[in-house]
Amino acid sequence: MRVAATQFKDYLSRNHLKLTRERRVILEQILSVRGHFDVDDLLVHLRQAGHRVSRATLYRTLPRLVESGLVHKLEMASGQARYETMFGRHHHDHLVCLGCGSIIEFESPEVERIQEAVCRRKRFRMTGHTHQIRGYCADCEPDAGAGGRRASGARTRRGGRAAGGARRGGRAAH
Amino acid sequence: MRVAATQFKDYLSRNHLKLTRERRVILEQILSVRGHFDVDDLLVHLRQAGHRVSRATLYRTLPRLVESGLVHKLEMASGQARYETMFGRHHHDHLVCLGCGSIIEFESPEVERIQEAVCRRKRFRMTGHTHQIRGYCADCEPDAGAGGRRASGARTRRGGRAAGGARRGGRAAH
DNA sequence: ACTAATATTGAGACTCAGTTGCAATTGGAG
DNA sequence: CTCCAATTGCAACTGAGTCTCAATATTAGT
Repeated sequence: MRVAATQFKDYLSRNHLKLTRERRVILEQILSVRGHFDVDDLLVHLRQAGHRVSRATLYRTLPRLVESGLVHKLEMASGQARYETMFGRHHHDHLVCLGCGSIIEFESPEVERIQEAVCRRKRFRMTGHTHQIRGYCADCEPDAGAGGRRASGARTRRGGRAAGGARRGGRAAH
Repeated sequence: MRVAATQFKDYLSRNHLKLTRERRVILEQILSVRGHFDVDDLLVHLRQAGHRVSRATLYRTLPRLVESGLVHKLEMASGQARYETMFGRHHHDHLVCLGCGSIIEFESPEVERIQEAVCRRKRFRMTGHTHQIRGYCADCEPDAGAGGRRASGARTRRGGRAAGGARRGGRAAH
C-alpha cells in the first residue's frame, strides 16, 4: 500500500497540490475498502474510523484520486457515481444487478480491441469509456423458478441512506 | 410514421393508459427530430411548434415512449439524459465528444455477442446495457497540429442553456 | 525553525435534473 | 352519455454534486 501512497504523493507534488491530513486519511480508507463504494459509504467508513472529513472535501478529493490513477469512477445509470480502487488491478467493465445493486466485474480484451478499431475508423481519440451491462444476477432473477430471494443488500437511490443518515441532516427552514 | 403512432397506441392501450393530446404532440415532435436530444431541446421544439406541454408531463411521457420501444434513453456520464428515436433503426452505441458534445454512433454485433457470452458465463440476465466511448472527435482534437477549432455547438451541463432559456427561468406566469 | 505564498478545509447556500403531491381535467370503456 | 381511472400543470421538493468564503494548514525557500 506504500506504493499507492507514493503514487498519490507524486501526483500531488507534480501538480503543486498538498498532501493534507484529510487526503491521507481518505486514501488510506479507500485502500482498505474491497469492492465498489459510493461517496456516502466512504463518508460513513471515515466517520466510523473516527475521522472527520467534510463531504465537500471528499467530493474534491475523489477526482484527484481518479486523476492519479488510483481510483476509478463508475458513472452509474442512476446518476449516482460509484468508485473502485484500481491500485494493482487492471481495466474491467461491469454487470450491474438491478435487483440487489451488486456489481460483477468482467474483462474483455476483445471488446477493448474493437473499441480501438472503432475509434480509429471514426478518427476519434478515446480518453475513456463506460461499458455496463444491466440486468439481474443469478440470485435476483425475478422470473426464475428457483427460490429467487432478492435484494439482500438492495439500496436504491431513494430508499438507501436510511435512518441516522450522515447527510445534510435536513435542509430545515431558512 | 403512422406505424410508430400505432405502436405507441398499442403500447398505451395494452397498459390501460390514455392517448392524450399531450402524448400525441410529444410523439409527433420526437418523430420529427433527427439525432439526439435532451428534455429541454424537446421542450423548446414543442413551444416553437406552438404546443404547451409542461415539463412534468414531458418527464412523465418519455419513459412511456422508451417502454414502448420507440425511443431510447442515453444515460450520459454528465448525468443529464439524452434521447434518440429508435423507430425503424436498430441498436447501436455511442462515441461522445467531450469537446463539442456531438454524438457519433457505432454498431458492433461482435460486442453484442461478447456481451451475451459474458452474461451466460456469469449467469446474468441482461435487460439493457450502456456502452459509451468518450473522447474527442476529429474536429475537436485539442492536441492535433491542425486547426483544431473546437466547441462549435458545445453545451456543458452548467453553461448550456444560455439566454432566453425555457427553464425554470421565470417561474412567472403560465 | 521561520515565513511568505499558496493550497485546502468545512459549512452551508446553491444548482440542476428530475420527481411528486394535489386539485382540476379529460379520455374512453361500457 | 356517464363515470372513473388516468392525466395534467404547477410548485414544492429531492438528491447528488458544486461553489463561495473565511479560517487554517502545507510547503518551498531561507
